Amino acid sequence: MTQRRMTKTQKVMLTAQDWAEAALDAIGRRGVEGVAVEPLARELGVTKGSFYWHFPNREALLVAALKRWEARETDEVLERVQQEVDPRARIKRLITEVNTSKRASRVYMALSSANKPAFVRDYVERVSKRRLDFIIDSYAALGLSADNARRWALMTFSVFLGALQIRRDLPGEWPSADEPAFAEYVRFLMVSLMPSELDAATDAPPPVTGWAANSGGQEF
Amino acid sequence: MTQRRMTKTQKVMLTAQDWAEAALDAIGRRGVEGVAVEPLARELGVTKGSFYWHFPNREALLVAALKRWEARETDEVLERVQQEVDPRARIKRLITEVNTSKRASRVYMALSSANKPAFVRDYVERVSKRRLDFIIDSYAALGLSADNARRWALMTFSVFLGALQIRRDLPGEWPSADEPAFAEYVRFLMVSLMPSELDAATDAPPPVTGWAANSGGQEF
DNA sequence: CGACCGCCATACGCCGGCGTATTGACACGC
DNA sequence: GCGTGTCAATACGCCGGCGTATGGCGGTCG
Repeated sequence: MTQRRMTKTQKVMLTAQDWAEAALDAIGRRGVEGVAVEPLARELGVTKGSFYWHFPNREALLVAALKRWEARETDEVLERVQQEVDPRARIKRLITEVNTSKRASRVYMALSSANKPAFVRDYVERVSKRRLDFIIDSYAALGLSADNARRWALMTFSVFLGALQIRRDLPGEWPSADEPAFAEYVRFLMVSLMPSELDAATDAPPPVTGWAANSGGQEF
Repeated sequence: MTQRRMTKTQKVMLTAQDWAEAALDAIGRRGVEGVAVEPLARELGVTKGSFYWHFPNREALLVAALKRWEARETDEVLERVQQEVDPRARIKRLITEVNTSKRASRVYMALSSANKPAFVRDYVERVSKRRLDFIIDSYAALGLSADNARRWALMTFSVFLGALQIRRDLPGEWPSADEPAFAEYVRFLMVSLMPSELDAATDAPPPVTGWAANSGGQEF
C-alpha cells in the first residue's frame, strides 16, 4: 500500500508517511520528547535535509504521527471490534485486540504521559474517550442502567490501563503468554469484570458490606 | 524540621533537600525531562551557581529526589497503612492513602513513564513491587491461596493504576469527590475488588461462563 | 581585625537539536 | 539532450541546557 519510490540505484525515497511512522516508532521507544529530527534522520539513513522537504517543522511531524495513530487506534480497531455482536465478546475482544501489539501499548502510554506539545493531550483524550464510551455502550447493551454501565466500564477500562502499566513497570510480575497462569488470569479477569445475571436483571447496586460502607470524602 | 538558614538580610539559604524537593515538584509538573538545572534555579530565585555547590551534576539531583520519593512512598505510607489490622480495610486504606495527594499521583505517573535516566526505572520498580506485594499479602490474609491472592491483587493494583491514568487523561469522566457519584463508585469498586465469602472459603477458581471460556494464546 | 568558610553570582565553552539556505543528484517530459 | 521538478546532502546560525572556573559577599572564629 505504501508505494515505495526508488531511484534506479535502488535507493529508497522516503515519503511523509515514512517519517510519520518512524516518529510513532520513536514515540514508542523513547517517548514524545525523543522524537528529534536529526536522530530520526540518522535512523532512516538520511539527513535532516530530507525531513525539511516533507515537513515544515517538528510539530508538523508530530501532528502527522498523531493523526495516523488516532486513525488506527479508533476507527480501525473499533470497526473490527464492533463486528462482535455479543456485548461480552465485544469487551473481551477490545481488550485482547489492543493488547495484541506491544508496540501499540508503548505508544499509547508514551502519548498519555506526554505533556510538552500541548495538542498531544487532545489526541489522547479523544482516543481514550472513544474507548471508554465503547465499553460503556457494551455494558449498557447487557441491560445495565446508565449509572451501572458507567461504573463497570470505568473499572474495566482501569484494569486495562493498569495492566499495561504493570507489564511495563513490573514485567516479572505479569504472567507471560506461554505459561498457564496467563490464560487463568485472563479468565479470572473476564469473570470479575462481568456483572452477574442478578445485577444485570435487577440493576440493583451491589451489596455493601460493613468494611466498605464508609468511603470518606477524600480528595481521591 | 527542615532548618532554614538565612543571612541577617532575611535571604533564604537553600539546602540540598530544597533542591531535591523542587526537583520532585518539577517531575510532577513537567516530567523527569523537565528537571533542568537552570529553570529550577530560576524558580528558586537563584542561579545554577548555587546548584553546583550542593550537587555535582543533574543526575545526582535526580538520585536525591528519587531517594526522597522512594522513602515517602514506601516506608512511610506502608507503615501507616499497616496499622490497619483488617486486610480489607488495609487494601482500602492503601488506595485512598495514595490517592489523597494529586501531586503524589502525578509524580508517580511521571516517574513510571520516564526512561531517560535508566536508574529511574529501578526506583519505580521497587516502589511498585512493594505496593503490589503488600496487596498480595492483604488478599492472602483473607484466606486466599497464593495464586488467587496474586490474581486479585493484580486486578486491584491495575484498577488503582488505571484510575490514576483516567483521572489524568479523561478528568471529566471521573466522578469528582464532591458529587455523590464518587462515593458510589468507590463503594462499587471496593465490593467488586473483594472476593466473595465463598471464594475465600473454598478457594475455588471463579466459575467460567461460556463467553469467557476460550481465552486464546494472544501475545497480550 | 583578618583569615577562612559557606553559599551564591557571573562568565565562559561545549553540545545537541532546530530551522534555513544553498547546492546537488536523479528522473522524466519534451 | 535539456530544462524542470523531486528528494536529499551540506553548511551555517541560533538557542537552551550542562558543567567549570572564578570571583564576591556575609558570617564566624581565632
